[in-house]
Amino acid sequence: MSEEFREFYYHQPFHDDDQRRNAAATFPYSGSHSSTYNTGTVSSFSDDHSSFHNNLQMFDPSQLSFTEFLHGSGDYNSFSETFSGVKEEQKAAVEAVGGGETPATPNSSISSSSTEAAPGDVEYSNKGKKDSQVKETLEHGEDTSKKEVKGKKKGEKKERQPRFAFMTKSEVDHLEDGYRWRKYGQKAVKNSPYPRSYYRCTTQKCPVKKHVERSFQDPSIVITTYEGQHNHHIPATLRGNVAGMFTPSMLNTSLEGGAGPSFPQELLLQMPHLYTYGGGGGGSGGTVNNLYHHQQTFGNTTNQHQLQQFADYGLLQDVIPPVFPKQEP
DNA sequence: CGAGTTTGACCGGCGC
DNA sequence: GCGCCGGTCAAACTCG
Repeated sequence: MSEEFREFYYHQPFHDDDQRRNAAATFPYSGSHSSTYNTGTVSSFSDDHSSFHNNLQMFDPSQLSFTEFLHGSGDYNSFSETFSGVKEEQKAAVEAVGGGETPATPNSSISSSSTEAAPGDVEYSNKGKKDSQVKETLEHGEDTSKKEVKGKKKGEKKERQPRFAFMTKSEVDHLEDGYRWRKYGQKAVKNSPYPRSYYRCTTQKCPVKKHVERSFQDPSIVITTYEGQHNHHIPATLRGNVAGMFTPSMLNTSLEGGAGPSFPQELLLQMPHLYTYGGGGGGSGGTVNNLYHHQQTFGNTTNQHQLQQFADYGLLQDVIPPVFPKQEP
């Protein structure tokens, strides 16, 4: 376990259903990368982060695996840099992102934010469009939707979707999660030799975006940030290639109407999905050992129930107890 | 030929 | 006001 993870925090054992549901959004994540790599776990936070703030505690490397996450619409870049253990002032900046809700205890210096969360309210703008291009579209009377968007956005503050970030140890940058993504940009990341890639869900009208970058402190770690929530199910074509898909419905029996009012569904809809490595047409089973992380991260009875829940759905039937990498003291 | 990627330009927000 | 930076656009390109 590298030094950087000492800055991580995680949930305490659950005390109520909300916490439990949030943890239910925790998901093992397996990508199309080498199965020898362990993928990470994620602890999820609802937008009601005041509650989870109260349940944060100092990361204990002996208990956690290597992945933690942050949820919110705050400055995830700051968070990722902070998580890379870069600068003290940057850490402070991340603390600030949490607003006044951040407990004063030294054990909870990192927090998330969701100050601008507005699920389901997504707009695309043409702010990046060249002036000449905008002019052209105006002259030709086309692209009215974008015009409207632009006009609408004029004077309106752009609203951010809730974000959900997590770190995954993987060789590949873009982890498969069951959805189809189209890359729409790439930018160099400040203080990092690794670029950040921007992806958008290719399903029509789906507002979800994700950003993927690699930790420059530990290049084996990929930081993925989801923004928005899918308004559709996983593409059927992908379902077919994905064995043992870990779907939201497995955690929350009804996507359409069964969700409680207090959230989890929101994040569940954003969840990447566990699957065994299929490798674009014919792979065999693969990494499921991240479930072990799951267990390790939430080593308490409630999460044992979660594991049992997975098992109930047959997700663990192929799980081979992993040889978990010995963590450094 | 359609879908996805690359890449330079551009925009808005923000700090100074 | 200016410069920096994150985020987005879209033409050009690649790939299957």
